[in-house]
Amino acid sequence: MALTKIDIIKKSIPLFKEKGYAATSMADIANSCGILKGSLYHHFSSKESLMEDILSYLQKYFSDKVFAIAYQENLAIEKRLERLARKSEEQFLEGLGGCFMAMVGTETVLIQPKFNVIIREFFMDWKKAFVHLFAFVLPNNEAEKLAEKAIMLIEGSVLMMRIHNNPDYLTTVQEILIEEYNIMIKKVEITNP
Amino acid sequence: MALTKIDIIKKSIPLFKEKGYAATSMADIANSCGILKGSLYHHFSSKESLMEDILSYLQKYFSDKVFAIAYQENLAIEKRLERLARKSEEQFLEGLGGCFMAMVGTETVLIQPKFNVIIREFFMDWKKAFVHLFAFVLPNNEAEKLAEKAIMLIEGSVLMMRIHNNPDYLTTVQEILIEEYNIMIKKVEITNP
Amino acid sequence: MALTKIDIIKKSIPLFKEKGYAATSMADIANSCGILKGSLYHHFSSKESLMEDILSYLQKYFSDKVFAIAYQENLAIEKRLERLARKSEEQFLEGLGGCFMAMVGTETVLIQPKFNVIIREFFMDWKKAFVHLFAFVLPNNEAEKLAEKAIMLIEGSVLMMRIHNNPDYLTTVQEILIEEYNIMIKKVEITNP
Amino acid sequence: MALTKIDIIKKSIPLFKEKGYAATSMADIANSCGILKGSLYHHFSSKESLMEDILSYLQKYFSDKVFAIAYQENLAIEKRLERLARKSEEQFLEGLGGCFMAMVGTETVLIQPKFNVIIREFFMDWKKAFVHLFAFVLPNNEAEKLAEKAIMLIEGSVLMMRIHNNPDYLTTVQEILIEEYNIMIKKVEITNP
DNA sequence: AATGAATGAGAATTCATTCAT
DNA sequence: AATGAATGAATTCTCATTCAT
Repeated sequence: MALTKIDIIKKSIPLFKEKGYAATSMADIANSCGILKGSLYHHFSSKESLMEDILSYLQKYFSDKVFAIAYQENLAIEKRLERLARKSEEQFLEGLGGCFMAMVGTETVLIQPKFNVIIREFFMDWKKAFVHLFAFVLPNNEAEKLAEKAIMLIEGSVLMMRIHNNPDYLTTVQEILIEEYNIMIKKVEITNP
Repeated sequence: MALTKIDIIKKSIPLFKEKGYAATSMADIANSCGILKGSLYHHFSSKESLMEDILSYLQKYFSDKVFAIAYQENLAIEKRLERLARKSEEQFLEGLGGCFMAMVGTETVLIQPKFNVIIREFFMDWKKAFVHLFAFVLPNNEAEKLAEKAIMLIEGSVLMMRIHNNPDYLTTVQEILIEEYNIMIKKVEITNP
Repeated sequence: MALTKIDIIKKSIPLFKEKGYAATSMADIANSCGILKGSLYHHFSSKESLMEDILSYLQKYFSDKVFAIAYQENLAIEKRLERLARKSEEQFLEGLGGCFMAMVGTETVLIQPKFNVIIREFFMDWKKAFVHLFAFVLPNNEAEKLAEKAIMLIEGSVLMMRIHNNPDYLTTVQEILIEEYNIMIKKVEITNP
Repeated sequence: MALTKIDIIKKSIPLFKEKGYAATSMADIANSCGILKGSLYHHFSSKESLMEDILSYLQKYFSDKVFAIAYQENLAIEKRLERLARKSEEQFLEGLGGCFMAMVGTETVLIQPKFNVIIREFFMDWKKAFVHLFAFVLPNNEAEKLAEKAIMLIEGSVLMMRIHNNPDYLTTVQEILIEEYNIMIKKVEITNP
């Protein structure tokens, strides 16, 4: 029954994702949690601190539950990329669709440097995960470049998905990435049998 | 002395680009124009209508001044892509960096359907311009796919640029696109001399 | 072509009658005259002075064109009351219905003493006209009482007409007044043949 | 200490009665309540909704405390009319004088249909109360006509009272009504002893 | 933990009015 | 006479935040 910090964080995410940081009010959040505006301040000292907690929560979630897949040695590497892709897709497709980190990051870079620290960590983790996988089939510097390119492509596709209200942009991009990765793996297997 | 609609539009763009639609106030804009809050309403009936005018202005600007380059028959096609890339880069690098259409679009899809109409037109024009160029070296369906991929990559790079405060993301992506295009052109020239 | 003071006054009357003094803006008036807000100040120094001119115009109109009927010696007295009633009815029925003087008077008594001077003059003229007619058939003090009662009844009926959106309230009251007057005339004729 | 909805409603009534709906600002009201402008919105979602609540409050007040007198079987019918008249007089004399329902109704018929619903209910209740009393001494259709006439006379007298800043208009009209009613009662008693 | 009333600053918008052209 | 740009104050309303209960 008792409403916890995590409950509020989870209820807030779709709201911020819908309208962005500035346009989402504490009243909106309280409303969606079924409590009063003032009661939110029992859990979070400010809107800013609520957002920091949300970002940290999501950063940890992605790090532990999504990007960690890249390092699961019990899984074949091609399986790892696929699962990682599916897991992130889930998050990016939720609601109208959109990447929370990218959205909040874009809106607040200039005003809330604290947010940006966490957001950059998210992107770094993502890149590292991709680099880890791509390094099996490519020299390190090329793996780095491909990782960045993959992230940019996915983020671009998430944007197009949101603006055109069409999830195909994201799913197509992910499939291409997975396919190309599988081709690279096969090539490597042939040359290093 | 006389402040025109266009003057206000031009002064507003960097403000909205900095903080987004919701967080930029009419007072901010008036301030930056050197007039009073209320005087803005002599030119625009509402914040919403100001943003509509800005989006239309930018849409027209890109259509006439940037994407039009793709159709300039006096230019070699490889030159066209390069110039188009440089021209859009200019816009995306201005200020903190960011694509106005993508930012406003992401923030307001759900709330302001009117904005989205113009924003989608912008992306359609961009795609058409790319398709026109890519069709010289690729079959039509592949040209379409590449055009979308290019836009997504560029938008993704603009996002990374904004979040990491580093223009290299964008410039690198653009160079790669140009380079790859030039390679395709050469291949075509060899097979169709 | 040239827009005169009287033109503006005539165009303003229905606007003020619709929404009252405070809620009718100079922009509304300018708009309905086909000119710009600022141009109104060429004709009237302020909204207040415009209203004063309107009230004076109406006061004079009623005095000269409506209440004057009571003194037209070429007309039978019963004809005079009927015509006076019909003429005022015209004004009270216009648009949604309502007595301009009563409406503006009620709304502004406390704030605009200048208005009230003219409005009271209107009611005095009205009363005098009725007294003049009723004095033919009643002793003076009773004529005075009946005049006031008639005005109150008519104003009350105009209010009910406006609130219930039904002109019958006014027309019925007027008919009763005319009828009762005619009965009084006949009685007097019988006793003073 | 705690300021309730009813407190605010009661404090607002004289303000709106003084200047009307449009000219009375939320700041005026907050001021007179000793709170800040914004705090009003904790109790009422808008000026419109505040007015709706005021109108409902008054409608209920008149229905329960004033018009209900007409149905108090423990009172003689002539006493009922007198008390009803005195009770409504109290309200109409308060402040500068004026009938809240008539004033707000006149000013807002065209703009706020919601208000009008409640205002019409007020007038219907009033009429019913009068009809109930008059039906003791008159056939039903005549009782109806007299009820409407009484209301129009009273409203007209309240208007004259306001404009001439003289309560005699109202008190005189009420006395005449009461007197005429008493005469009717006596006539009926004589014929039906 | 939660309420509900209040704060104070600031949001968008309106309005009567002014004035150079 | 009219325009159109601007003013400055006021208006309705929102918001993050506080705090006694």
